[in-house]
Amino acid sequence: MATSQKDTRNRRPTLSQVAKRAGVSEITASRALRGGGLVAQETLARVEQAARMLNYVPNRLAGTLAGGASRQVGVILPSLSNIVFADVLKGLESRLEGGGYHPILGISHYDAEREERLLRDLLSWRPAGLVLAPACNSAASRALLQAADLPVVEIMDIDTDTADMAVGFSHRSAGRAMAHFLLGRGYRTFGYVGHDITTDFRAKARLEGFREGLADIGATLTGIRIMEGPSSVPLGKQGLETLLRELPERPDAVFFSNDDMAVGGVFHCQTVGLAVPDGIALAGFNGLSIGQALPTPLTTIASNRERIGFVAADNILQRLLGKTPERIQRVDFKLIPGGTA
Amino acid sequence: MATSQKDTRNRRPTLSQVAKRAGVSEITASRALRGGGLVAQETLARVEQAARMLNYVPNRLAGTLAGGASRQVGVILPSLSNIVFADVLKGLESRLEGGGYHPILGISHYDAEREERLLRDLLSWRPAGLVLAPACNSAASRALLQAADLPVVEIMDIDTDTADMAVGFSHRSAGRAMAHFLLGRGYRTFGYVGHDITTDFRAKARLEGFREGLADIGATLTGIRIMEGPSSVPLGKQGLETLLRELPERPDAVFFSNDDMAVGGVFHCQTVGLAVPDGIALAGFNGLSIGQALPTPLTTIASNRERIGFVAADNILQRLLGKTPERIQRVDFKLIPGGTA
DNA sequence: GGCTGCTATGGTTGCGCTGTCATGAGATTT
DNA sequence: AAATCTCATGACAGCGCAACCATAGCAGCC
Repeated sequence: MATSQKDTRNRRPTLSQVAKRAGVSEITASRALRGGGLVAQETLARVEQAARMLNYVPNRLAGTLAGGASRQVGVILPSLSNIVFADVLKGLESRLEGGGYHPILGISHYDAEREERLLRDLLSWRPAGLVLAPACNSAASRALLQAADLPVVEIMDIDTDTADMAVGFSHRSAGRAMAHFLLGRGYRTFGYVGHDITTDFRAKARLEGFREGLADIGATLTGIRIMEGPSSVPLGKQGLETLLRELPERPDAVFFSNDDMAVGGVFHCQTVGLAVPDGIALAGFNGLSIGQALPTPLTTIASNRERIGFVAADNILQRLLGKTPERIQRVDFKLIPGGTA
Repeated sequence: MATSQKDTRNRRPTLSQVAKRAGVSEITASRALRGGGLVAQETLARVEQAARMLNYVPNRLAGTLAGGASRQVGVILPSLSNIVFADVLKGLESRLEGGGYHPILGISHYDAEREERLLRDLLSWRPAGLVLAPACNSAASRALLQAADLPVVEIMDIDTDTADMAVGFSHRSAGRAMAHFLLGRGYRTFGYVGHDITTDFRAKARLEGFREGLADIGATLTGIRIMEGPSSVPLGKQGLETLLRELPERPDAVFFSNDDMAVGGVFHCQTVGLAVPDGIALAGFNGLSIGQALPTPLTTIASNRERIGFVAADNILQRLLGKTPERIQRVDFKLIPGGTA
């Protein structure tokens, strides 16, 4: 084992081998390959050729340890089951890649303990920055971040306290906005179908905002149905079915925690022959493409998830260049009227 | 800049500081924190307390460089726009996390050049293993992998040549299977709606298999519509619409490159009042939950993407433990009859 | 009583690279 | 012609940690 490891390592060409082959010192080879200038054209060519011939791949562990800046950015997301975070990750990756950085990923599953462990793990790689969609906010995590002293962007929500930077929008306001919209359309009794709220505190914030928005004119939320598990089309279908079965009276409109849940609701109505929005109005959240492709486009609130990821990564890179982007950057939601409410 | 970096680093507690505080040598502290045994109970406790008090986070760059095994696994996927790869990543992460490993991610965008650069970049972090959904197979990439000499798993398809290990199924066979199923149902003329095929060679393999399957009994593919961009519900809707407009005669059945495309097809039929499957039969691929939640469940081929990711990660970990898993591991597809064909 | 074997600990070295300072050769200035 | 400046290169040290080998103490054994 030990020997095999050693053998493996020995087989990988090092900078020193490249240098020897090019007939220069290590440091010159290093400079040549990093391209900072300050190396003669001819030397540069020799070193590059030597590197190519040896199939040299620099060892960034050593490079970073020796004082270079790490080019990894730690990313902690609560879930990948929700397409929302895949979108965020996509935006993140695209910006990081452009700067020559790579995300190193951890999934917290909305679990505080796991989140803290991930934080430790990722910090142990000495990343240049950190992007997190916090699932919770333990004191220990705060302490770690404080001690680590690197650029940190918290994404998705901007309502909670921010340690360093934040990118996103207020989920509470989004919930309110939908309440006001539905009230404006004349609906007066409301239901809510959501996925697991004990874990997804942003969905919870939306629900609270929705409640507050209704309360503004004294309207009521007559039924709430929280399903277990991550949001999905089948779960929304099942959720609406259950909600309607349980309620003595059908609400005018139902707000869903996510568009895929809402699409499930639409499917349920199709299945039982309930007209939308005349029999019941449905509204979702996130502006997923599936909702907009329905024969009747879904009424929803669009969030720009990919852009949130992109901006978050950009903030990290800005800071690494010595600039100081806005502490809180709004990437706001937008209500899409659609046709289901 | 240079000084600020140095300052930053100096502020982070090192193993030596922990050791000093615990009154032991560095190496003893190291052993204590890594938990290999061989340290007296009382010493262990002292070291652990010292680490806790200093908020010590080990520097794995140094650890790995000094001979420890890296606990990062490079992952290259072609896209995150397709939910399929988010699922794969989810499976990957869950297995890696269980073993104390972390994925470091690159997205190739189905681009050979970018894939090769990513490969270099990820290898420069000296990962313990590599998982790739190859978008292409350049000679240069092969050479890099060969030279790197680490466990590599290629995922999704098992038809192409494998450098080291492979996990997935034959997309060609999947295409064939759907052809045979549809023929068995009595359909005789066929259309195909797909997303960009020049880039997604697995979708292309499915189409080819589908063609071959039809040819087995002399049936024909009367119309093909390839859309630009990643697969999505709106794109499928638009695709079917275009296909039907272009064709002089409506085919009996249409095969889609992906379930979200097929759901778009279903929506199109709903919109124009075309009965499914009596007016036209529709079939998808991947077994996404959205298709199964439709009032009439989609006829499709289910792929177990999360499991593919999980098994791929498991293979890497197995190999790191010195075991030798099967070179080619099948995580097979399964035809789901549904109700749309 | 000398031998082995075991546990707990430490000293030294080196992983591969880059920061810092030093050097030498040639070009430019005064 | 001496002083200065630029450019290209090199020597050396050290990043933080773990592998390797050594040592000391103590029990058990014939």
